[in-house]
Amino acid sequence: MAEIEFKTLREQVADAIRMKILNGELQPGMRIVEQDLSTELGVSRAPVREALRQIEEEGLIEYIRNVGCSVKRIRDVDLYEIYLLRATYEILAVKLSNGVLTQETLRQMEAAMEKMQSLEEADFHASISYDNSFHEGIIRQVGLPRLTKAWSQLNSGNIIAYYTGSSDHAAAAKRQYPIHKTLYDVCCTGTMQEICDAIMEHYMLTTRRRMVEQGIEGENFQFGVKIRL
Amino acid sequence: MAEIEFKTLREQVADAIRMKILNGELQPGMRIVEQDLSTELGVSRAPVREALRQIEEEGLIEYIRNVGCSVKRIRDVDLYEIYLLRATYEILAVKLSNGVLTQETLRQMEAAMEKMQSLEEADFHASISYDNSFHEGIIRQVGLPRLTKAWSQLNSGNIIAYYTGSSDHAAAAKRQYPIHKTLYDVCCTGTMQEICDAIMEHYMLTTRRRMVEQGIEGENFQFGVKIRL
DNA sequence: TCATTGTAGATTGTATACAATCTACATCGG
DNA sequence: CCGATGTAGATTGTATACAATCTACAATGA
Repeated sequence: MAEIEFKTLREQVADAIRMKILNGELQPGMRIVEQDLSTELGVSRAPVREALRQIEEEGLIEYIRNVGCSVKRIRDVDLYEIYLLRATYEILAVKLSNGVLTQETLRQMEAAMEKMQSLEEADFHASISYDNSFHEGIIRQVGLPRLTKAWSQLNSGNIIAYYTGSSDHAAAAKRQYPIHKTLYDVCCTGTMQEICDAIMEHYMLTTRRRMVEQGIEGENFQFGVKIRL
Repeated sequence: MAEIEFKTLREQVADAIRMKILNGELQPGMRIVEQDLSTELGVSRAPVREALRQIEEEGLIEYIRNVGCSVKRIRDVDLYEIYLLRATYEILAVKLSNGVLTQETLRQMEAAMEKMQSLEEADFHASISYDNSFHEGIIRQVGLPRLTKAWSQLNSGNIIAYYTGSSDHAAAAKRQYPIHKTLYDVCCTGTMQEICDAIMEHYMLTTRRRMVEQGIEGENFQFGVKIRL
């Protein structure tokens, strides 16, 4: 019998707020008033406050005492940092695995890629979800809870970055499959170092493309081999 | 005029709880009851709850819904993970700095070392504080907020690990200076790769010693060169 | 005119009260 | 004797009410 997953109001409210940010209903820089949220969602302020504090920890919103909170703006430097850290975590995971991905991990990657292929439209939620699933395998494989948590905490920021950064979501969705196929192939056949380099390359290419889209040259950032871990 | 730092009750309560855990007043595995804390500290349950949730995020305590929360136990594998991640963050920082530590960073290290030298007794708080100060410089130097935050979040766990793991605090305090002096010298004169290796060595030696103290061989963990980043 | 100060409204911070849920133990039935 | 079930107490989850603080703007005076 499948476990029924009860969620506290706090968790449900947190999900709702994340969804609002994702939908663009709450845009970067926008103020969030606890009372407004609680009346809208039909709950009291207590669970709303707790949910907001949790989301603050995730880095999506920002509190100023006695003033209120607002949705954080994600800038180019944030995108760079998020992807740099994600790459670092995944490279660490590869090293800890001696460069060997388990069959289960590879299958998870394949499943994610398959879904990416059928991703014709700019289905934003799905695109992010498949991307996460693809990368999560290697982290989960290592089984270190703090590593997993640290990696997961970047998800929220990744979502906002994805949403606010790119203008052409359809094109981004189209790119998902080939980009990940390249990385997957290296994971199957490459040496440990090759896999690690491919991971960093994967993230830094995306970062660089996003910056070019926004007309930023990004000369101030260090890409690729220089920060080969 | 120096800014007066006001703290909300939530922050003050959080500090108090951390201190209780550090003092050993709240020992690993022990139950924490919100009402007890609030009466003892003379505040209502609201700020206590928020403080506990924050500390839960830091990984010091654990909540079970409708049951309560308890102080997390730190095991050998936790210690390994904490130090592995700290090393990873610091190595990333070194790479991002092209292996060059600023004068300010080096001075911060020197200041911390000087204090370590005068650390005759097993002054536990001070020992941790100086250690943090020594290592923080290189992280702060890079100026990436998420990296800084991720590194900081390991502090709490580090403290508990330090406290509960070692039996002979005086000996541990005595070791602080020579261990860090070795690392400092490499930071001054070594190449980027040498510094990175020294950092990993620094943490892994401590991890291994702790495990030997506890009679654990730690064959299941990977040390040093194997996970050279 | 411009800086300062005071006041009103809004919003968060905190306290209190009640509801839902879990744990432990006693009771009951086989 | 052992397992199932129900009940009481304790604890967290949630709602509501009040206090403290901040922002914005108007009023005041030089």
